[in-house]
Amino acid sequence: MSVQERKERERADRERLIVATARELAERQGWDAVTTRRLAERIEYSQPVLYSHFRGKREIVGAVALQGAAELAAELRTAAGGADGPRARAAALARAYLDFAERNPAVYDALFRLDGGLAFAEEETPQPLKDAFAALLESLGEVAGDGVHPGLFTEVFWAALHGLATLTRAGRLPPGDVGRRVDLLVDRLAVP
Amino acid sequence: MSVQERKERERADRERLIVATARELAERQGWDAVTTRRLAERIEYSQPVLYSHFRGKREIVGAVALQGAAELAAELRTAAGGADGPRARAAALARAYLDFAERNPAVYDALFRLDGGLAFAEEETPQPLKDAFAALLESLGEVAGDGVHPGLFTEVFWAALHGLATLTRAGRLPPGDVGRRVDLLVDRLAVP
DNA sequence: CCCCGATCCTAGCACCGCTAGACATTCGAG
DNA sequence: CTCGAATGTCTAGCGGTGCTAGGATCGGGG
Repeated sequence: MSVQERKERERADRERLIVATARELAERQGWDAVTTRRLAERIEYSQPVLYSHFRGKREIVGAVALQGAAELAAELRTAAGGADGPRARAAALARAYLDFAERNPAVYDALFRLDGGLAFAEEETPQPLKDAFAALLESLGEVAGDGVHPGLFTEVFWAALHGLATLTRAGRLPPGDVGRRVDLLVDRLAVP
Repeated sequence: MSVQERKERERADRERLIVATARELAERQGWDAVTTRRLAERIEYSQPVLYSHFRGKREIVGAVALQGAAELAAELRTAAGGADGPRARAAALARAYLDFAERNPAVYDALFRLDGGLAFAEEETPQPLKDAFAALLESLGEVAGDGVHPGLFTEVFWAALHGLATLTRAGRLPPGDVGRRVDLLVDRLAVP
């Protein structure tokens, strides 16, 4: 059954190509530029091929989001691992998070702004998403403070980071001063 | 010149009708359902009439956003005015903000998630937007703490509220617990 | 070797934001 | 009162979107 295996392998390759192409196009020109026609042209197949891999455009967004979640989790853990002490870890985590959002705006949008058809904060939430949240929780739980539920604290801290990331990039907050904002945030939210 | 006055009045009325209809439609069925065709049909005019009032759809979103900004500012001031003490004011403000976002999701999106073609955090920022931020600043400046720039503090606090509002509504945070999250946020961020 | 099923593409649907140009209506000058 | 101009509105259409039905083509198994 080597023939069938080869076909499956080629199919998997093509699926990866679709996701990578969508991601690159989104990162270069924004998600609005990611149309099924353009995407099909880039991978050198016709449109219907996309629909043999994904139900529709939203699922492609979701695939990019999952890929991004894994990377985000890894970067967060790396940043946290290189810092000494709970507060320093929280600060490093915050900076790494905002850095990721700035360097990968399209992936960040796929994760947290667009609808990729993924379940969040539920039983069926895909593993990479759970893991990214877990990466936050690992470091932030240490600075939640006594009597404060670590999960709740992480949610609030995360929301603050998300707000900073989105408002800054949407031009709602003046650029610059990012460092001072995150310093203030960590200084106040994290328990000494 | 009474005739001309009447025409101008009717024109202004129609413009208000467009904005109100767009807002209602967006609030009922989401901004995706607000198409120029549907909007034109609802106001019982043809599509090109919309373009004699607004440059395009984005400007209609912007008009809804400005309307919403004025309402948000008013609600924030009302909430803050009914609380005693700086911390209580900050807490009331936070609750009012999240309440507004929950009760007017489409307006909130027009303000802070969609592109309405409005300038933010700049010289040319429309007055209602500046005023809404000022309403935040009035109450939050009191709890910024010594040596902390009130504007910077307000930006961070606002970002946290925005994060909570958007992540909750997008299903990224489990519903419920909103009260506990905002309690934690105010408790930590606001200086005693 | 030939047939048949899997695979892929062409062509098209209904909808989108937006606009050119025809049409009607109203206004103001003579 | 008449008639041309200006104003206002609509019909029709352009190029784009996500998505899909149905026919052509290709390659492996009998």
